[in-house]
Order: sequence, then C-alpha cells, then structure tokens
Amino acid sequence: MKHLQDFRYIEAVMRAGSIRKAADDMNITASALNRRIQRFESEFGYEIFERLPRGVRLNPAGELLLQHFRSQQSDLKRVQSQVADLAGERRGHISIACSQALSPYFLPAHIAAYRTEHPGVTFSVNIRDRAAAERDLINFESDLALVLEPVHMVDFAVLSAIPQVVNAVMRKDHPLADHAEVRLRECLDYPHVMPTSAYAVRHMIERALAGTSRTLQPVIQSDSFDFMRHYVEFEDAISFQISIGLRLPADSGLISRPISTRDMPAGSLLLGQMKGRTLPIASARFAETLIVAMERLNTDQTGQDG
Amino acid sequence: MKHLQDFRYIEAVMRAGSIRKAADDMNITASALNRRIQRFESEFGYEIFERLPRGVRLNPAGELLLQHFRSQQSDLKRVQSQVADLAGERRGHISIACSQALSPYFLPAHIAAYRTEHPGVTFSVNIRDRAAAERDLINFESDLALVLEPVHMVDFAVLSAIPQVVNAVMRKDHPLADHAEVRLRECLDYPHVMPTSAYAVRHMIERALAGTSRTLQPVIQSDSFDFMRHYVEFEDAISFQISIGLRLPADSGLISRPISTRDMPAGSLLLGQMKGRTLPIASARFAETLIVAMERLNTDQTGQDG
DNA sequence: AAAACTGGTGCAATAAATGCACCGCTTATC
DNA sequence: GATAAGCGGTGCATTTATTGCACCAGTTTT
Repeated sequence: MKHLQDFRYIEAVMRAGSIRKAADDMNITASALNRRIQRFESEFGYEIFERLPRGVRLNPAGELLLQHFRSQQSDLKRVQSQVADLAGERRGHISIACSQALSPYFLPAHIAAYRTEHPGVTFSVNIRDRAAAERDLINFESDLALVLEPVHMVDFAVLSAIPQVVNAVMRKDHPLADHAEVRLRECLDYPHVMPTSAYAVRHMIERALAGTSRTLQPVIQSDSFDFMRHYVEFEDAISFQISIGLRLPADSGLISRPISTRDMPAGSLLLGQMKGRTLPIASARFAETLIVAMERLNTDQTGQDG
Repeated sequence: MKHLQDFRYIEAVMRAGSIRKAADDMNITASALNRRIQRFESEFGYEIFERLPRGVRLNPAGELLLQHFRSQQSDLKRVQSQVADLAGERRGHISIACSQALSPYFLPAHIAAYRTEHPGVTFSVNIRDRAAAERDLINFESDLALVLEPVHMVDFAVLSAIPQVVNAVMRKDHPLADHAEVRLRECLDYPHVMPTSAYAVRHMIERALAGTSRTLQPVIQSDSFDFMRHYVEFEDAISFQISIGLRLPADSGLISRPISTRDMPAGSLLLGQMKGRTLPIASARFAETLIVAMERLNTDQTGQDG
C-alpha cells in the first residue's frame, strides 16, 4: 500500500536508530530518506525524532504516532480480510504468538484442521515467552496470543482460558515414576532442569517455593522446553512441562507425572487478543475454533487430547 | 497530510457519483483521477467502486474502506491533539452535533466558559436532528453528540444523561397560562404548532397519544424550534420545547408550562460519543465539563439554570 | 589532529503523476 | 432510429515530484 510508505520509512529509522543506516536497509539514499522524514514532520506539525549526535531517536510524539500507524495498518488488514470474506474468498493471514508448549501438537493440529476447511488461510506462528507474546499483541505483530499466565494483562483481552497443571517429566525408571502424582519437593530432591525465569512454569514453581526453605538448584537452565525434554533422555533428571505440551513418544523412555495441586495450583493457559481491537475475519474465526477446542479440553478434564 | 490524498479523492468520487464530476471538484483531470482510483484498487486488491453506465458508486467493499479511512483520519487527529497536549499547547478542535434546544444558551454558555480557559481550542457546532446526530458520530464528523432521545443507540456510547420534560410555550394571556402544569390533551384543544417527525419532541408526543383517540392537528409544522417559538408571538397557539431550550425573554410575552408527567414521561437528553472511539484530548476534556454541568442540572432538579 | 560518524542542503538526473486527445460504450433527446 | 451528451478507460507528451550525488557543518571516536 503506497500511502503507508512514510510509515515504513519511519519504522525503519526507528529500528536502525539512524537515518543513514535505515536508508541503507531500505535501499534508498540517506538524503532522500532524510527529506521524507522532514517533509512528514512538517506536514504532521511536530518533530517525531529527536536528533542526537550519534543518530536519531523517536520522541514521545513519535511513539504515539508509531502506535497510530500500527493500529491503522492492522485495521486496514482487517478491512481487507472483511472484503475478502464478502467476496467469498475466505482467505487471509493469521498471526499467533504462543508459548512453546503449544508447538508440539496442540496448535499444529488445530491449524492443520482449520486449513483443510480454509486452504486460502495462511498462518504465522511465533513462539514467544509470556512477556513477548503480550508485546506482540500491542505492536500488532500478532492477532492472537495463546500463553500460560501472561504478565501484565493490561490490553490483554481474554477470549478463553483452561487450567494447566505442571507435570514432571522423567525416565520410566526414575524412582518417582511409579507415583500417580508427585510432590514438588520430591522432584527437587533429584537433579532437575528448569526453564529460565522468562517462562511461566519457572515463575509458578518459584511462587510455590516462596515461603519454604527449598530452593531451586537446576543442573540445566534453558529457554527451550524441547531441549530440556530431550536432555532428560540423556541424564537421569526431572524436567517440567504443562499438560497441553505433553505427548511423549512411547519409545522415548520418558513418562510424565502431574505435580500435586497441593503444592502448586494449576496455571491458566489464556487465549487472548489486544483489548479493544477488532480482529480480521480470518483471525476471529480461527479464534472461535480454538475457543471451542479449549472448552472441550476443559470439560474433558484431561488437557491431553488433541 | 500527504498520505491521505487517495482517501480525499475516493471520498470526492463517492460524493460526486462520477469520476469526471469529482475530478472537476478536485481541480484535476478525469484521467488522472481515474488512474489514481485504478492504482488504489489494484494495490488494495479489490474494486471499491461499481462502474455504472451513468457513473460509479461505492460497492460494499468501498463502504468498509471509507469507514476505515474516516476512523483513521479521526485517530490521526486524536494523535495530533495528544501530541499538542504533551507539547503544552492546549489547542485543538472540537466538533459537536446537537439538538436545536441546546443552541439558545446551554451550549454557547459552556463553550464560551471553556474557551476563556482554553483560548486555543476551536469548535464546530452542528445542529442535527437525532438521527443525523448519530450519523455524524459514526462518520467521524462530530466528536460528541448532545441529543434528545437518540434513535438507534448502537455505536452510541452514553457519557451523561439528564431528564427533560416537554414544555408548552404560549402567550401570557393564553387560557392555560395560569396552570402550574398543563395536560397534553388540554394543549391539543387549542391551536398548536409541532416539530416534524424527525424530532424527538414530536416522537414523544405521538408516543403519548398512541392508544388514545386524540390526534395531532398542528396548524404549523416546522423543523425550527426557534421559528415555532416566534410564531406563537404572532398567532395565539401552543408550541413545545424541552426545558433546557427554554429561556423566554420577559418582553416576549411568552411563558412556558411543563406538560404533566402523567401524560408524558420525561425524555432523556444524552451526551454521547461513538462507541469504542478514543476522543482527542480537547474533546474528552470538554466532554468532562459538560458531564459536570449536566450532573449539576440533575441535582438542581430544574433543568433551567445555565 | 585526523578519521569516522551523524543530520542537513544545493543541484542535476530520474521517476512518477498529470493533462490532452481520443476510444468504446450507454443513455438520454430529438 | 439517428444524434448528442455523458460516462469510464487508455496512449503519449508534458509537468511535477522524488531521488542520487557531492558536499557542508557538527560531534565523537581514534
């Protein structure tokens, strides 16, 4: 869209932190870009960049403007999607930010199912920690977020929620393997691996330990649940994952046991969007199917079907 | 703003109903305008005009797009107003759609008071019937609406409300003038003048008469309450007006008497904005002062101070 | 002190938008 | 039924806007 050129340039300058670097990124001369910025500021009525010795930076006015542009761009996509819908095309693009636990099968399964009915719809799946997922929503980089225990919750409109119990993942021959459920303190008696503090599972465990004398002493700390699960195949340790992310292959030699809710209450896996925003048709439809799927999980009380 | 050129042209074409007429209005050749439209449609991905033998007309996609553009334009103004505010300029423009009853003194008084404190703020006051006022909000042509008994109420977010009793306006020597309050049927026994059915007062009176055998037989029907009031000075008839619009000069020879609430319940004068919209700073501030003023009227229980 | 950055500017080259004349078409008008 | 007037659409020359280049003034790093 031609009329959003200025926006693209402004965003590039913001990212690069300097007009010359941005000009390089956008394959244009610095002088041309410089004049575009100046012309825009003159039309807008206010400077949007503060000029520093080593480059430029958005001033508060610029931040407001950028937010406006992003909202406008997203709204234009919504309109296009709506038009596509009344043209009977049923196409569009859906962008989702989600926690790692959704990546093994829950999200792929539902996206695949949706695409068999709407082959024209394409997807972006962005694996994000809970803070980044919310940031994505606010920046209009994702339409939907499916995350465990989001951080801020401002501007996060909840569409659906399901409880998620943290499970301990271990080898089948682990001493705790024959328990139906395990206690958190039992787990910590054995070598354990932990997600970094950016992740909700870590946060939930630390909250559960607050006030106790027990502390975490992870032998491995990682930002990849996939890595942690595989690591347990090599060292006899305990890893953690929420139920929806569990589908351990039979030949992996691993099993999972829920941590007693006496130690840790279930966390909430939330499907949400940015508050106040009208989603594109395609995203809204897909959100509806996810809501149905989550409600089904809720009534099944298992959290493990798919 | 340069990047809204296409929008201005598209709107002109919509208004003119033909590319050639619009080209004339916008001081451009038809061919240039035609190509702009085509280029836009190509970038947008869909046609937004249906080509008719006698011109063009917006198709549903175009309607959606136009609504998007209007919202975007209004949001840009909001951003500018917000930037002006953080620059300490305290300027801006406020656009209000309101019923005629507000024009004699309520709105002028409050606007004048507001402008003494914020001389940089300018106003547009558009007198509209209740349907047109709501249309103005939806088209982003007005920020606020102050109307009696709006019609649809969808997309109308109520900010404040005060009850308004319909009054009969008559000469001081009228037979009903010595009543503290008058009955509706009494009024109809005398010659009376009525607003057209676009106005809430007419609607309220007709609703009050529904189910009775009485019918309206207005000697004059008008869309101007000002005219109707003045007419009563010349013919001994009864006119109607809500309390907030009444401030009869002593030398006019006219008095007003409330119609008994046994016959007609008080209508609601509503201050509202478009649902979901974030108002520019200036408009939001002015709305707050109006809300305070309306609440004061409410507690005073008169509806006649100013 | 020199080098390496930064944003900003005058001027010529280039790209984009426009105006003009005209086409094919439909609908009013005679 | 022929003619005229109106419509949207298109090729081509012209005009306008945008860009690239060379360079300036300033600050920071070397």
